[in-house]
Amino acid sequence: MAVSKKEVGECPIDATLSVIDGRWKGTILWRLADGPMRTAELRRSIPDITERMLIRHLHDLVDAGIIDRHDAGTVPPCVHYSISEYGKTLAPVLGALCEWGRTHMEIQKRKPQPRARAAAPTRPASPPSSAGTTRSPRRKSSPA
Amino acid sequence: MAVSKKEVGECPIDATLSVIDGRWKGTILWRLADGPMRTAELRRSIPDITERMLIRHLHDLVDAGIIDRHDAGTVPPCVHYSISEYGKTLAPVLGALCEWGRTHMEIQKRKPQPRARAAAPTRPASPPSSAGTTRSPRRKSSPA
DNA sequence: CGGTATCCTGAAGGATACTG
DNA sequence: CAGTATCCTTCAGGATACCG
Repeated sequence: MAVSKKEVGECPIDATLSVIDGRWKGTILWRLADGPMRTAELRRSIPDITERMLIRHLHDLVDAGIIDRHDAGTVPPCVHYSISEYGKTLAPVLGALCEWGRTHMEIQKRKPQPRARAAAPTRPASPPSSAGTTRSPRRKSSPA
Repeated sequence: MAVSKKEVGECPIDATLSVIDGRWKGTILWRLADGPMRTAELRRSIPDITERMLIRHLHDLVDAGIIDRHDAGTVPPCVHYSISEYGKTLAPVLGALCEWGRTHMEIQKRKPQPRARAAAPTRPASPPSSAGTTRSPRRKSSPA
């Protein structure tokens, strides 16, 4: 984590970043923004994530109060995660983050040229409603 | 960096995060929001940062086009850094980040570490909306 | 299915010395 | 003063195996 919580002192920006910072937190929040999802569903929608990382970040967010964990408590475990009421206060933040990302994604990925602006066609970057519509949920097993 | 640029695929949130993520980027942007500052000035305003980290993140931001570097080119080096025009498009993002941070700072800080804190001096968190207007932070630098 | 417990690696971050 | 070059430490993240 780039901005550890314990070191966050004065800067409010870092304070917020420390909460949503993490390799997958942004993505998780992004997917969850569409509505509650269960663990496997989430995992399948994020091909490159591992069980450990999913649970880890999920737990972090739950711990921060950003998302809620709904456990059915049945024999075949069925857990749903959703943005909590508190987490919804992050909406403006995530919205701004998402908006800027949509607009400047290509620019940032191509070449940091402070010359391009207003060149991004309005593209729906909303999290897909159906998590199952993603491609093969086969985790890539890269050999050493 | 939690979210490396190379790995950012679809999530716009991560795309934005990859740009402002870094131990000190948030703080640097926050300070710079008040207006241009020179290197030493910046470093003095951020006690815990090292030369290397300052320059490193500064360069990252310059490279991303977020901030501009103004080199006087004099014998005793005099370099100023400031939010670039392009970087100003981040204002809504930084504003939201800052706003949420100011509001939920204490809450977030007591989650992981239930440490009693009586004194919480509210920092003059200047909104990055006006980069170059406000210029009166409690800095202790003495511009020679 | 959902979640843990280990072990390992890499890269971000930090300390220091040096240069123009 | 601004910036660079090394070296070192830390720890977030990833791979696997296993449990309830």
